[in-house]
Amino acid sequence: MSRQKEIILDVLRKVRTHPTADEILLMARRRVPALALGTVYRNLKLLCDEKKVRRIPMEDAPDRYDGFLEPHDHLVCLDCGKVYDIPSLQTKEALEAKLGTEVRDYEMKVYFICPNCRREDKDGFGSPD
Amino acid sequence: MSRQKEIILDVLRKVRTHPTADEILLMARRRVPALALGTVYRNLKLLCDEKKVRRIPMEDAPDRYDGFLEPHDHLVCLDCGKVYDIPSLQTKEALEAKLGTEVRDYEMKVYFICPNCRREDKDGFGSPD
DNA sequence: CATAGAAATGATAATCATTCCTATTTTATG
DNA sequence: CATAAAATAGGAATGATTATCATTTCTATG
Repeated sequence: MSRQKEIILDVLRKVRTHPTADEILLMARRRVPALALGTVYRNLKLLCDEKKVRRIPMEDAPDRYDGFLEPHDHLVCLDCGKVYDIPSLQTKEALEAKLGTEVRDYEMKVYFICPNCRREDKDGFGSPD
Repeated sequence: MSRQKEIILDVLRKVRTHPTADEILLMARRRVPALALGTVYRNLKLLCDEKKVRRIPMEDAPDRYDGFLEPHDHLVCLDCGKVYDIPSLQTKEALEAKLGTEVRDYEMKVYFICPNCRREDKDGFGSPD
């Protein structure tokens, strides 16, 4: 494993959020200042293939990455885009039983307005960026 | 509703697949030859806002659109990309109960290898494009 | 019917996340 | 140390989707 790949994985494991490739770049550059965005993307893809990292594809925003591997789903705020972990609502086995086919993978995303954004909506002010 | 918007909706309602914007363009052009791709995208967005059409965001391919509105989830072949309808595995109400929050929307996608592609994999040949 | 204002269109340019390319650097190995 | 293989940095390319804008099409009204 190259130095940059190790650092990218380490960054993802230490953080409790679900950062984008750009955010990972910024964090990792504290340790490898010359790190390139392409390298981040390449290694994230490798790490996903090795099942050491999970990609969270976003519908209208850059994808997020997740270093937490226990099965879980995601709750996404439609307002601020923040991603929360929630316990898995299905198992692969249950899906296979219900569908009668082998299942390779599945993806569940629930959308809501997070408490912060709900509060802001009430008084009519958003947060300043 | 403009002529092109009506035709786009009609195309989506008549078809049993889950076409991309490009495919919708081709089908709709049989009736409006000068139709522009931008117009297709603009109207698809409007139709989604009006809840007359559902967008199926795809992870590594152009998004699909669905004119079938009964709640259902999607089963996607990792090989050929074909999208199948499956009965909903959750209800919004069940999710809200489980999560203890208001839920705006949710998205469930299950990945598998469809029977066709499984067969092709066996003999080691894919279909000729 | 004429027509003014509004809304939608077609064509094309712009955006932006992600991937690709390549010359260079790093790493592993005998 | 020499060398081949692998990975990198940096920048260009890709491709789906949006934005822009001049022109066309509706629509309502007198």
